[in-house]
Amino acid sequence: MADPSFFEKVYEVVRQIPCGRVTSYGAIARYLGSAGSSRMVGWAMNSSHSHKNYIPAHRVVNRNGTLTGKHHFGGPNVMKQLLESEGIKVENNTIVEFKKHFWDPASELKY
DNA sequence: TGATTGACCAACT
DNA sequence: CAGTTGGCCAATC
Repeated sequence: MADPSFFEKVYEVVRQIPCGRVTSYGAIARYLGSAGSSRMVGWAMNSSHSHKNYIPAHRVVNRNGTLTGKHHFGGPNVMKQLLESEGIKVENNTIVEFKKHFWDPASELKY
């Protein structure tokens, strides 16, 4: 709104992630303007369960494509199931062909 | 109110 | 190659 914090910006970006796509914390953080805020993205996800809107945090992974934070979804295989449910293959807690499913906000949302 | 942590990333040693 | 440090913002102790 008038003064959206990083926190809210992260929510907006994550919410706009297309189905069957994934992005990384660093990509969002850099899109917001600071790579250092990547930790803030994780913080936002941690509080996402407290947020009023639903945040597809399962589409957000680290820069390796590893399902970091899967433990926060309520189960170790919940995140994997969600991603597979969208057509994304996950193996060994890592997204298969992460590059193909990678959705960069700095390239898609940058206007 | 100050210090620490947090689902990370990149660079340096 | 692996471990450490710096960085960013917000929330918790």
